[in-house]
Amino acid sequence: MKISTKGRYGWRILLDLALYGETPRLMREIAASQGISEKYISRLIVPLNKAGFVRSIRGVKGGFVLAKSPADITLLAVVEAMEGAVAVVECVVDKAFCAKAESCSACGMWTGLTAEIRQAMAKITLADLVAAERLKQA
Amino acid sequence: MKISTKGRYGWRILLDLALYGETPRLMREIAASQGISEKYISRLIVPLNKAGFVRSIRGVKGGFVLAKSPADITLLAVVEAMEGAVAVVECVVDKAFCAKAESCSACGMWTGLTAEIRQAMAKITLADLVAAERLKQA
DNA sequence: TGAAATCACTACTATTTTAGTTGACTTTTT
DNA sequence: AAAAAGTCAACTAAAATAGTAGTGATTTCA
Repeated sequence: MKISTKGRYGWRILLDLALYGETPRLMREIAASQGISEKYISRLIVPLNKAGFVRSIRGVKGGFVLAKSPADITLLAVVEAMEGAVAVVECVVDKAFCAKAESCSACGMWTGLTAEIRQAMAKITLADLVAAERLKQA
Repeated sequence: MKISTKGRYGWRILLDLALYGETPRLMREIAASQGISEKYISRLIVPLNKAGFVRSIRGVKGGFVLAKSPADITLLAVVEAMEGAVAVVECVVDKAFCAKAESCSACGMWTGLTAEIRQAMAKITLADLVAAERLKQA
């Protein structure tokens, strides 16, 4: 029931970009500011890019910028981009996983719980975290 | 963000006992009915016993019986008995894990989300699952 | 009273997932 | 064309998960 470091790092990378501003931010800078190796950042940022949370700019004055408003980036979307679908059991995602063996009476329960968790995670946006961070610094 | 097989098996073992009735049920029978090896059941049942969900009876006519009413057994309690505390990040459980490095602005968010998930899991009882199972069989 | 039935405990192994590194490659800017 | 920057694939290490094996302890009842 944990969010992996991949998910948490993705979230922190986006926070870093949100706090930084408009100009492209170097991977090297993100790495230094978050205490993660540059190489690892370069791998973590791929799914964030593919999911449309960040935009990469190549070349000498390149780097990364946030591609969406923080208010439109939810924890659910980021975690799912980094780790795959959020679900308490696999069969909620992939019906073939359980449906054939038996008509499982617990399935509805897992589906409902998964929906509640996803909803709670969808309510949390990067803007909330930015606000918390700004408040803390003041 | 998954519940492990240990958690799910624990839940299924309790369902099995709840459906079975009053007389002690053998590990062998639980194992056969749930499709889990007898040896593995014997390990899984230890935390259920320690947490007071089941009571063991040794000797010739022994076995296991449910020690609580299904309505008093929540999914949260069972999963926590099997896997340890439910939390989206470790630092919610063990403050030493993060508190010293930095006054983390995300901490409140993780704590709040964890509380929501735990609450959702605490609402689900074994009685609900028993009802679903009985409905299905009818 | 002792043998059969039954649960209790510890140590070990295999598999899978998570976490992270390395290094070669492509694109863009100046 | 050279320097700066991102892209990608293959590999390794560590940790967590899942499951097995074997021995020990307790209880019942013929």
